[in-house]
Amino acid sequence: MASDTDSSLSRRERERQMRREAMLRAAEVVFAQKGYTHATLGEIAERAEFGKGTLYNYFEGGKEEMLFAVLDTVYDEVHDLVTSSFAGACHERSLRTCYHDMVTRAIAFYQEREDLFVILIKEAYRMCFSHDDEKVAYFQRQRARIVDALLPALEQAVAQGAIRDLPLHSVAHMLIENVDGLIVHRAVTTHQESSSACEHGTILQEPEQAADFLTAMLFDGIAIS
Amino acid sequence: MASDTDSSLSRRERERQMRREAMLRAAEVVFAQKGYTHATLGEIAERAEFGKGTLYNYFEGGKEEMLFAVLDTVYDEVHDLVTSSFAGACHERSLRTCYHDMVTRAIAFYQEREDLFVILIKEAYRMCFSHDDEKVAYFQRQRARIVDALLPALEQAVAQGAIRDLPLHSVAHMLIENVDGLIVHRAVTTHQESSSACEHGTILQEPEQAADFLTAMLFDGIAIS
DNA sequence: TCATAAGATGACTCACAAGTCACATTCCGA
DNA sequence: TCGGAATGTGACTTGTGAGTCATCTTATGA
Repeated sequence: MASDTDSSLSRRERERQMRREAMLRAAEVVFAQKGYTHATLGEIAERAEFGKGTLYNYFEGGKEEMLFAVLDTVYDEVHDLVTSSFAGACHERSLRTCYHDMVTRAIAFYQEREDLFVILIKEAYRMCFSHDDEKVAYFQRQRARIVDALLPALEQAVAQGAIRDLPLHSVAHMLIENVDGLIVHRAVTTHQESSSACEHGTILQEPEQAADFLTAMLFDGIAIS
Repeated sequence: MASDTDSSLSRRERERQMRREAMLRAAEVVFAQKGYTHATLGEIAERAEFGKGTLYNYFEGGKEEMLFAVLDTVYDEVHDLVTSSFAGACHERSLRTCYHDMVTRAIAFYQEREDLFVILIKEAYRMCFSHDDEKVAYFQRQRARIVDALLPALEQAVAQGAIRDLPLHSVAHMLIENVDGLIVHRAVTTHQESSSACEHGTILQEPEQAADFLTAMLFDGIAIS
């Protein structure tokens, strides 16, 4: 994991690092609660128990710089999750098993760190369609990093004759995207329990079953062959 | 289509309707350009060639009421698209053909009405994770309407032994969601042409090929059976 | 102990945009 | 032609929050 206090630093620097991280933790919570646009530096400052001005000593770019710092950590965690799910394996473990594993862990990750994930999803979609090329590029880059982490495993599976010879980048993209989709779907349908048509979707509420379903759909398709 | 001028109205009322629609068209453009949060009523008013105050004579709820009015029309159009793709058919046309058709048309729709779609995607994700239950419910309802439009066709396909007996609500959800996903993916990768790793994804840039790919993935899966 | 640097602070400024309302304009029926 | 109803308008009010900076506090080491 990228951050965590580095012991090769002077006490001064370590303390500064700690304070920076405390601010980011506060920002995480506030961004998740209010959404980026309605989050205020004042509230982040208050939650972090610093003055508003102090935040600017740590994040010159203000709110926006804090957002990207938070997003960096989420993407790092997601990347780690994907990489480790497919790591080393694929000799002993099939691609299918690895994917199933990744989905299960992604759901667990979401449950643990809902706050972070919510920021990611909301802001990613907002920025992807913004007209600020730098931001669009940021998300393309992060997205590509994650999709690319899947490629070696896919290539190997093709070589082993385990999966069809499809355009792998597109396949990788779809595998990832459906995890997002599943999580969003679960989040939306869970959020309000009492709502009307609830019987349905329940299949996807148990993490294990959700992972089964997604894996089956993507590996076997819905058609009877 | 829901709106369009109704001829059973007095001229007065028809004119009012026209003005209302002109305002909504202006709002569409501004929302798409700036995003809901950064769009200002002033700019919408200017574009619609009305005074700011006048908008409040037509939309008491101000900006937010305008947003939902715009979203209603997008969802109506999407719903029509889904319904008509699967309509009547499924005796002569297989589910697979219908779905392929829907994907192709969805891509075309996006190309024609990018503005509308962008608003939908950005705001849907933002609001789904807001803590305003009414808004969450709105999106659940609209989403459900679209997913439900697929169900009869799926049920019939199961009855005919064309597709596996999977939880149909979840299948319907996935079929729809992947169209969204494809469109977002195409949008993001198109947006910036010159970008670095572009060779890849190109398969999905031709609408026909993108529809082929998505249909093949979801119906046949990636595994070799 | 004190001088200096490093860090923290929140009242203030400034820009911006939502929503209001008193007044202007246009329409229409008598 | 006239008067009142309907409609339009944008200057103004009000609220908000980002970012600044003069000032205060604390740490350091000479």
